[in-house]
Amino acid sequence: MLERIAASLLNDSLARAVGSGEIALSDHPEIVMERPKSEAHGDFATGICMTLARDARRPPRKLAELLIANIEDPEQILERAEVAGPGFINLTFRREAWFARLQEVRERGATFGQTNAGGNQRVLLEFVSANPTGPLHVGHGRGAVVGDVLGNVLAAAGFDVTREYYINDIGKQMRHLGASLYHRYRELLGIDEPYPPDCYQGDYILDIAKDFLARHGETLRDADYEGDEAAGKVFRDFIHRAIQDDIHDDLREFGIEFDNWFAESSLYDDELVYGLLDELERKGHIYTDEQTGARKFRTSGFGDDEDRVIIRDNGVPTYFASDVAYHANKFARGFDVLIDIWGADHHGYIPRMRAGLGALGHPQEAFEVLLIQFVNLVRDGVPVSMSTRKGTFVDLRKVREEVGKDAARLFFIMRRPDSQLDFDLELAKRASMDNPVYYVQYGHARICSILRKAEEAGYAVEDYHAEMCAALELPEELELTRKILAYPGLLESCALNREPHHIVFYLQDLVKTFHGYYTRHKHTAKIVSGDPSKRQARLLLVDCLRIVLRNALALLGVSAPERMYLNEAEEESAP
RNA sequence: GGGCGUGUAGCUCAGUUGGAUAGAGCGUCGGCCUCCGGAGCCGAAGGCCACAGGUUCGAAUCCUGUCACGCCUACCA
Repeated sequence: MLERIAASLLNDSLARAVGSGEIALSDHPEIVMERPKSEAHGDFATGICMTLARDARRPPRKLAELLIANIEDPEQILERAEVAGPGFINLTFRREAWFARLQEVRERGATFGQTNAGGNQRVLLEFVSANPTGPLHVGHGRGAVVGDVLGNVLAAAGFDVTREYYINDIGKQMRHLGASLYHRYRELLGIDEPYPPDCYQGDYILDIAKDFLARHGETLRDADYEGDEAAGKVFRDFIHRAIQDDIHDDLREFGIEFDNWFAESSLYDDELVYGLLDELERKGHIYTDEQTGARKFRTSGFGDDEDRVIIRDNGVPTYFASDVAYHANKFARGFDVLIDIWGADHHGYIPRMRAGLGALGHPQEAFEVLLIQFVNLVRDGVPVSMSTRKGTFVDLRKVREEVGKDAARLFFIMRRPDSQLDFDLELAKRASMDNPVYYVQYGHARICSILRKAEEAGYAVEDYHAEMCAALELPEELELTRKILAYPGLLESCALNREPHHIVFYLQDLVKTFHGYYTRHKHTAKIVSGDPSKRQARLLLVDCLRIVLRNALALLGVSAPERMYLNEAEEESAP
């Protein structure tokens, strides 16, 4: 907010200087302010004068002086406006301008941080979408958390978000899955025959087979899985349902819910795939590959490296056909932006998907893909094998149960999605500085503890009033206030850039500033001070801090405990 | 071979879209508890931003090339 005021002060000034002929420009740029790294450079700064120097035929510092001279600030909201270095303009607001905004934080409470930067654009966020052939592994977990948090961040920034999970429930893998259950079932019935190598190997198949046996007894003992379509369907439906339910529960326990579970099979039920193929035929985008007899989609005309097979030589549409039909359907449902979260190993599919959508006349830039790099599980610095002998991955559920939901979520979201993540299980469990979960949560608990203490003494948090500004005389108090008020802008940038990981860094920095403030002054400047105006001002400040911490943690899906104790003895002695 | 990604402190990683003296945590070393929660705080050391060119007022950031590592390169699902 103050950032916008700073920008408009200078934009107005520039317009005035151009209007009066003091500055001549061929192009009239919009001045955007940035937050300087160093406090010595004021609250907001711009290097616009260096950029304008050539066009205006004036030295940057001279331009800066002219701009500053033309600033109109009748309310005297500015403390300082100065030229620095090669021609930067540094603006510093009066302390009142900052502290008075704490009232806004207090009033907005849980909605503080929300903006309408997204303009209610409708976003379809598709994530996880793991094949329903087994339990989720840690790689899925990372994608799940990134997607979930990004969804929260987008929603907070004014996007209209729908979360969707795409289920690949047709094709050869479903046949293999049913066959896997069939063979494990027969094993349980004592039939001695080899387990086919192309069936799924994991132990979970056996567990499902036991449930199947309990449900159906021996009635399907001699069913012909390959030959009897109806019997085969019983096996396929059963195992598919079991695995899908498990994934659903796993995600829900991880705090992740979807608005929609979209089945690939529904694309066929609703004739969407054949509708797509007809449309592509009509538009002349499909031709027959003379060498193989397959039908190809001319994606190379829309940025893809080569054309892609869309109907196999046996007449069955490829997976790519489903995918294009599915994404075209997303647009048909009225979404403005499609964001997919994929494993990085699928990056090669981006050009063909984008080409496919482009061929249908959809804006290609409206389709975005976030790539999630692999997770390396580590235990005390030693790599944990991601795949066991049988080729299965480490289950997400096991990791979640070992380190806890909060730590797991924070670890998955704390790195840039497209860089590999080392996930140290021992580190995630440890209650130490390595583990930002504890650090941040502890900050929140500490603040709540202070507020409780104040409340017990009969002191409530009060609205902002002018005397508070004079009372907040410590440099950390202004620093904390500035950081609190930076939160909406941070969210906006996280949303627009699709980079939710910044929230974790923000939280760590904010909490660190608070811990420093608290520890340095605990003997000399208590928050619950004997001086009424200082006490009121500081209580308002830490209450705003509490609000921001709680709001940000909520976006991450990490709990914000009001009390944390080292051990049970301490807990019992606590009030 | 081609494509995508990564390369920043001993380790794990940020770096606000091209800004001022490149940051954080861990680890190492040295300090701080007459407690509103020490699960905390303060300080120090630690850098040729992989390498070489280029673009410009200005580059970790953009362009080109080289090197190293990872992934992809199906009528599979």
